[in-house]
Amino acid sequence: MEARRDVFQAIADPTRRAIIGMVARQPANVNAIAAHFSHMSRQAISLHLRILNECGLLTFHHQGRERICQIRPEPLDEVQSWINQHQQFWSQKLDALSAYLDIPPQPNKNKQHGH
Amino acid sequence: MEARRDVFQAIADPTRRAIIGMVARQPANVNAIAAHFSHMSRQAISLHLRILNECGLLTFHHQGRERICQIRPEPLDEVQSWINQHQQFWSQKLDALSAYLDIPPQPNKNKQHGH
DNA sequence: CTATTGTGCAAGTAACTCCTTGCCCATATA
DNA sequence: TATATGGGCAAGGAGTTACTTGCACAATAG
Repeated sequence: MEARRDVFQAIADPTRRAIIGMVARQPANVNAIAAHFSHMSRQAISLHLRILNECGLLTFHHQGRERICQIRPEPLDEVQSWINQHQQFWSQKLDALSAYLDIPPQPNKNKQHGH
Repeated sequence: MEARRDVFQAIADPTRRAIIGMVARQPANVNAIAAHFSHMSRQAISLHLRILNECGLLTFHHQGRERICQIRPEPLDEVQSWINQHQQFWSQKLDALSAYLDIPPQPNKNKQHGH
C-alpha cells in the first residue's frame, strides 16, 4: 500500500541513515551491508533496504544472484528545499518576533475580542 | 527520558512540519496553532509542540498565561549538513558505480577472493 | 546432479507513535 | 470572589514500526 514512502520518514531511522552513509561511499550487495550491522539480522537490513527503495533513495542493480545497492540522492532534494524554504523566513521573522515580544500588551480598552 | 529528541524524527511527522511552516511565518500561542489544525485536538498539538521543543526546534516565550511559540532553525543544520556531506560522495561515486556495473565480471582466474 | 550462497517472504512480537477524553492548574477580568 | 480563557498532565487505545525466527527459492560451484 505504501508504494511511495515519505522521504522524511525514511531518513528518520538511524539505521537507515547509517545504511545510506555506508552505501553512498561504496555500493554493496545486501549481505555485505548486513555484515556491517552484525547486531541485527539480515532480514532487518533487507526491510530497511526495501523502505529506502520504496521512497526512491536506493536502487537495486541485479547482477546474477546479487543485488547491488546504489544510493539515489534525488529524493533528498525535497528535504533540503523544505529546509531552505523556511530559513528565509526565519532570518527575517526572528527580528519581528523580538520586536513583538518587546511590546507589552498595553492594557487599554482596545481589546480585539478574539475569534 | 527522551530529553533530547532526534531532529530527523521530529520533522518526519507531516503535522509537525506543518506546525513549523506555520509558526515560522507567524509566532503564535498554543491555542492559535491548534485552531489551524481543527481536525485534531488541542492536546495533540500540544504534544507535537513539546516534541519540537525537546529537539530544540521550538521555544516557548511565556507571556502572562500564554506561551508564544517560536521556531529555532539551528537544529535543522544537522539535517542539512548530513545531506550535504553525502552529496559530495554521490556526485563522485555515481560515475564510479556506472563504471563498476559496466565491467562484466570477466571470467578469468583473476578473482579477487573477497575475504 | 547436489551443495552452497544470496536473498526474499511470512508470521509473530515488543515497543513506539499519534491521538483522544477527562481532569486540573494558572492567569485575567468583572 | 466567580467565571472565562490558556494550557499542561495522565490514562488509554488503535495503528505502525522495527526486529526476530523459520522457510522457500534462485543462481552458482563442484
